[in-house]
Amino acid sequence: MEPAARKKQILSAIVESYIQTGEPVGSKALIQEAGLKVSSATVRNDMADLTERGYIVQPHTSAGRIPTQRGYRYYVDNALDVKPVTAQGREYITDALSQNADSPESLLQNASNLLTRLTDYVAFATTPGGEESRIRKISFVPTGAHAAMAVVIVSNGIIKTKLFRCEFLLTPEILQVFDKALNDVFAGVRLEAVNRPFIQTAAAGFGELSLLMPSALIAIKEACDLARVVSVYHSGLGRLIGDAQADRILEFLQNQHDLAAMLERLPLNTAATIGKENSRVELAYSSVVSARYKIDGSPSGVLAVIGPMRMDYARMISVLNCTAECVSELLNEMIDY
Amino acid sequence: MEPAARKKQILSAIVESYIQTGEPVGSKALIQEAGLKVSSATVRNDMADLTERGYIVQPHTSAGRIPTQRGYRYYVDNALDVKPVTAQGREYITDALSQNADSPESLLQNASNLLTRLTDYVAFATTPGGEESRIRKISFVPTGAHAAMAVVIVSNGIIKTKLFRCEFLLTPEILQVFDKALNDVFAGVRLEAVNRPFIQTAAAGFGELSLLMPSALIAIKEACDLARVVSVYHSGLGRLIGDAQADRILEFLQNQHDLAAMLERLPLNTAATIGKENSRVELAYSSVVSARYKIDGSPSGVLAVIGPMRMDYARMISVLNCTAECVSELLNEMIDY
DNA sequence: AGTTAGCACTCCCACCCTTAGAGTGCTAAA
DNA sequence: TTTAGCACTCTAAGGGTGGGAGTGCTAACT
Repeated sequence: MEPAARKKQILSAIVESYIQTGEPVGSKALIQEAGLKVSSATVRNDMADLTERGYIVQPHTSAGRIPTQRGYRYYVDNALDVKPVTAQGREYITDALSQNADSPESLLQNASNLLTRLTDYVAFATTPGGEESRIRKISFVPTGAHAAMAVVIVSNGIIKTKLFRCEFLLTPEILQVFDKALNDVFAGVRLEAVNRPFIQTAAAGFGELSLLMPSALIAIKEACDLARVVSVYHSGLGRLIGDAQADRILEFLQNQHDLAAMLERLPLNTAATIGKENSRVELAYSSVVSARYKIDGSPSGVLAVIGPMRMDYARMISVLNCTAECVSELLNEMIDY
Repeated sequence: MEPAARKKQILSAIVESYIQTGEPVGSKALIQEAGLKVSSATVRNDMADLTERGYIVQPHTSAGRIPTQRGYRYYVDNALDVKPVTAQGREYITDALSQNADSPESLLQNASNLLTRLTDYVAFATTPGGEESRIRKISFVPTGAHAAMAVVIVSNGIIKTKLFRCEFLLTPEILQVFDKALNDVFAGVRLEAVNRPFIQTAAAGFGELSLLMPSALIAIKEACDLARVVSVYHSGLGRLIGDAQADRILEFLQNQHDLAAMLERLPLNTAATIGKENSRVELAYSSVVSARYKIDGSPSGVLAVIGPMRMDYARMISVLNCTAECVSELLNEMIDY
């Protein structure tokens, strides 16, 4: 065998063995596991070379080698044997996702829980981002004499509600007038377009009617803002314990805003983001495996799993891939009509 | 000084010192801190007695004493100096709670976040329980040709929505019929009463109309169920790290159902539940300080903080008390009309 | 050039032992 | 009932030791 090919084989074997056992891998053990036909000295020479080139390191002089971030990266890019999820597996996933899933939110919560169950790591699911989403319809529900709820229905299936109050008596008739007038203005508008100037221009167009509805307009704007914000559903936080950085990671994960920002920056395809490749220092020694579900064929919200760098990437990728596909199907069914 | 009184003083001093430093307290150190006018030998005798009676223990032979669960209990019941929150403090709390608080849910989320900030422990807030709550009103919002959203407005200020689908075309006219018919039946009914038999009886009363609305009725029932379930808002999970039982506690806290059950069982007044007094084994070495906010004057949802047994009970109790009062005020303002 | 056996070397880890210090319980006297 | 005195116990920290794993290097071999 070519020396170069053997080195690749050795690197893969080190990564795989370390992923499985968590123990540094020595030259002798390696020969057995990889079924190599060379002596341990040869393997040692190769390992020295791989160390020099930054793919593996020794925790200390007389220990075996463990992969570096670069080593994992090489392995994921070149040596990964991703087996697609079986038909039964896929059916199981679809079933689990469908349980009580009557809104995009609950579907995504299911996805997060399911991923934790399947992977034993912390899992996330974000709601579809708002970039391309438009307001489909606005409704009002009276909740009291001076209070009502604005309901904004978005094209991506998300529905957001927001309460508001007024000084004057909110009769059903007034709400009906609101309904008519506001749907004329807002229906079909992109969520992003609903900002302060837009609201003001809209109000100006209503003439004297506009005096009655500032709080309603603000409620609508806020509901649109909420619909654009990606909510994050996570589960399995308990699995983090034991990680050296657990407290910093947990603190980070509690911050919806930072977390959502990080998740949004993940690649559009199914991929592993390893160690310092992550945008957050908190994750410098963790890996994120992520996939996106699609709405109308284009990548939308994120499903992700956070675990140690030492994780079973092949399995993670196939599970996330399949889950994202199933979520896409169910979500599009939910929206289509 | 009476020996008995001195023993009480010694116990309190041990608890306070241990709460502050986390170090076992020895006889000599105790004399200084408590300003006692007796020798260390006397203190040792008293400590031996307190140990025998189960108020304090030695981690090992040659260490000082630390309080037992019983010791903390005595301290909390008899020696606690609870200073009410200052006027500025109260104002700060009210301000923090009011930020973007336009629904009971967001108010309670604020409360949870605030408590974490103020106490540095994991904090919880539950929505008002449904025992005494009644349906105030039901509305329908069309969301698609075959889908709509049922909105159930409850007397405690909670609003729950639930989507549903039908085979036939859901015109606004049909929804209006639903609205009228269903409000006649459901308005004023207690949430608990909305169970399967009730739904069936109701359906029977609608005659041929009932054929159109099974999915709507189920949606209403589910929304009522949701409104009864106490949602739990928590924050500050990161603070748990370092606790020996952290993983088990975290796992438990992720389970909304078990957590809600535990919180509901907490006392109706402001109180500390110490160690094994808790209904969950996971909390055998933690303490829960809890208070309830009031709706219409009667204790309703729970605010709580979980920390180590070694916590500053006096401060926790005053903070929780004040926060619960402020939540009560704001919540009742929110509902009243 | 690439491979191999042999070997000295390094370093970790688990173990034991020692020591200093803190705090105790007991005893006998005040 | 309180106190001084003292022997005793136990922990935590430090240091020394030996075994073991795994290495890198060298020199010989293909």
